[in-house]
Amino acid sequence: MTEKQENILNAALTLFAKEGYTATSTSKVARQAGVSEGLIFRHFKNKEGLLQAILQQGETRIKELFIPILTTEDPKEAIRLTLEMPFSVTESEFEFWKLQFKLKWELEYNNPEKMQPLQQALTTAFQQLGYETPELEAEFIMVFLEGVSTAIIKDNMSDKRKFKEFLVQKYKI
Amino acid sequence: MTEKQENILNAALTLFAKEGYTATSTSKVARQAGVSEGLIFRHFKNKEGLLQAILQQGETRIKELFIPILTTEDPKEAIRLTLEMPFSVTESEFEFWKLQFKLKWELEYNNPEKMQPLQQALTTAFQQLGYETPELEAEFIMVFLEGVSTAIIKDNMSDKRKFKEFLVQKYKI
DNA sequence: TACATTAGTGAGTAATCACTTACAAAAGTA
DNA sequence: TACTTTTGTAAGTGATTACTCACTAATGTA
Repeated sequence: MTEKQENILNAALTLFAKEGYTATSTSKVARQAGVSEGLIFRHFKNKEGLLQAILQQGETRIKELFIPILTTEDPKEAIRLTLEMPFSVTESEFEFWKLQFKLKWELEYNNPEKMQPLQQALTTAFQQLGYETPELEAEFIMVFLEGVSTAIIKDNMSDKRKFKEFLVQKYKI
Repeated sequence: MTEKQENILNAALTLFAKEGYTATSTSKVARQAGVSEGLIFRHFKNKEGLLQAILQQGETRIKELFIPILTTEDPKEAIRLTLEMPFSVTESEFEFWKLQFKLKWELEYNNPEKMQPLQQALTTAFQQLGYETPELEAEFIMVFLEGVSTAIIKDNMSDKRKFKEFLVQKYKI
């Protein structure tokens, strides 16, 4: 991976996350990255290939985020870690997550199976805690997680710290 | 409003909701509506004007949806109606709601103040029911509502009926 | 009827789109 | 060093973009 190649990926991530995939032209990416437009196609074949390269980079990061939740033995910790996840998105990951949510709506790019392992872990957790309908409890959290993530990315939450505390209290975890 | 004008609005709503605003060209809208491309600009000035005309049509429908929630005296009913709202989106309203969610991510088109009256009504409802932190409870529902709506529009919910019953039971309403 | 306004069309426009090509510079390899 | 491969650029390509213009057809309105 050359320096210019990285510049292209960074510029594309920033622009795609800010303006959207369709609305961002390859010439704009090239200008922002400080390279010729042709270089994008040399390295990534086409615009779609550029997007895939960005997504593949992020795929790894997503899986790493899930590891502690999937490996913990304590069911309460699994639930707490899940609920806290959207609150612990770092500055550097922010653009990638925003892009992820944008693409879900911009392209018909639906892959809920990526979240399936997490939902399964939550189901098991609620089962261990003796809940009557653990599948529905897990689905409830997953659905709620979508809302929380959206609110955080769009900066629509009144007080993140307070809200997070409220959640922990609600689930007594 | 002439017939061709309505055809344009319908075609644009369908295409914007399916392919996105940026990805839909005015020539495509004209073809789908069965009119000349120039007519779009005659009636709506530009592409942006066409979008605004669609959104204004829907604005009225949104406000009507809120009326029963905002006017009921019973706090439990207010909460129940709110939670049931995304489940009762009709076939004809579906496209409009999908567009609404798409635009939230595609354009920097953020208007949470549209939902503010609803959140205020929920806060009052939880207050009347004696909850300790009614503001946070209301915000919880609003955040959750975002997740439910997304799941329904993207058809990511295992069993809508079961999930809805689960919600009603959870809030004892 | 005479005239003004509105509705509608078809063929344009310059700009931008994703992408290609021909070629040069740099880097790796023997 | 001699040669191949990779990296990079500048200047294109045809197609498509949002939008305009000159014009006709239809619809008021007096």
